[in-house]
Amino acid sequence: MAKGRVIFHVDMNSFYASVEMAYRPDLKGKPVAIAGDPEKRKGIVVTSNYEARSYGVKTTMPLWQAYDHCPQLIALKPNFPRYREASKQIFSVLESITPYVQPISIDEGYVDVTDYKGDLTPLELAKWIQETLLSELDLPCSIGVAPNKFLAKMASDMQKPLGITVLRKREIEQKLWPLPIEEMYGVGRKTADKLKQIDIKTIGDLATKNVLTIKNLLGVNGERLHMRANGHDNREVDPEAIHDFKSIGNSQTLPFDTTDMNDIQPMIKQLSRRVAERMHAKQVVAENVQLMIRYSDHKTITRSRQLRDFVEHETQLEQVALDLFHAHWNEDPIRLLGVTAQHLTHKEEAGKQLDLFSYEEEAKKEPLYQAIEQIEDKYGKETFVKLNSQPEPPVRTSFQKDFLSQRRQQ
DNA sequence: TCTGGGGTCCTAGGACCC
DNA sequence: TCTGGGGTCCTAGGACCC
Repeated sequence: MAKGRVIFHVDMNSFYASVEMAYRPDLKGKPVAIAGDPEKRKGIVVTSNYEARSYGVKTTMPLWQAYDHCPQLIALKPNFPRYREASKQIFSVLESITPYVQPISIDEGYVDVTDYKGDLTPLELAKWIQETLLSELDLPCSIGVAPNKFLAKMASDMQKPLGITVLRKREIEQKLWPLPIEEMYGVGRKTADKLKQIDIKTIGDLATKNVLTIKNLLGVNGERLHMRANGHDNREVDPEAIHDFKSIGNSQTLPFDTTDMNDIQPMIKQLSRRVAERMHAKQVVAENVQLMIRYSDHKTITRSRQLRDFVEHETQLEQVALDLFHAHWNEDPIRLLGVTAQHLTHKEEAGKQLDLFSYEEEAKKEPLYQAIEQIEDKYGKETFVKLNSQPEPPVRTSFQKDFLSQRRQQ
């Protein structure tokens, strides 16, 4: 039986708007929204404070519509460097308690306080975090306290702003199950629609339904949701998870829909440059490049290419992206373009692999190696084992196996 | 309502190998 | 010979989250 854990989910309240209000106290009490530039067709509300929300302003609402609800709305463009700095301060407060902190995004994270050795109870500790972030940084948060990540996440949502909610296993029937199914983390609109068709309207309906019914409907994700609705989630708080990112991409909506290569090519170049800069900052190289095209009707396609070599420079990314573009563009007007680097490897690691590769390339030229290869090709690769009557086959590193299987494919 | 930009994970079919 | 089954890689798209 695993030891019970105590997990916090710390979720900043209307984060971008709160940071702006911390910088400009004169904004307090007024309706504030952070939104893109309406001149550039990016005018949607990213976050708004609670004053703005009380007028009906919502996230993803076009800005013009937000003004309809609230004419005196103060709309600000996002200042990401400022939010990143605030985020750093927040996480350093959390890390002052324990190293078991997992940032999930710029404004939320998990903390595993199971092994916390201080004098405070978990509830007191949560209060200390909330009070410290508010007094030191002027930033409000909600905290969920629970035996696992899922329950902590659901708990932090239950009281906003400035809430602290404890959700114990024995309380889920009373506190979690009555919630509408669309409020469950991991259930979006599509999944909610499917679940409602089999009469599942609350998290409790999901939890008590036969798991096979759910699995038939939603696959493995259904199984997982069913587990979570019953309060089971054994994912660990992993402080390192933030470092092994899988892709780096940039995309941008054009100022107007276009079919003109004089607009398209510079945009692809610019996106490639930004991606290359971010790759350089993180010291990674990529083996796969993806191009995204969104047409004026919002239909979006992605096309990617797996490469034989690592790429890292703007021109390399641009070349592949342009190739993909020419191969797949249907000549309809384009609204948005995106370039993403995937299958990333740290440069050091890639360097080692390249060294090993050239070593193997050299080895291939050796007469003995060639003779062995020829015999293996002719009689199969087990030949030498049999001939030598060795008790164990020769040990090959996984790299060598990959290398040899690649050779066979060529 | 006419929808930004950053991501992750999962699915599913085809190619190819054993 | 037209035929089983498992596994991996590649590609494209979908769902979801902040």
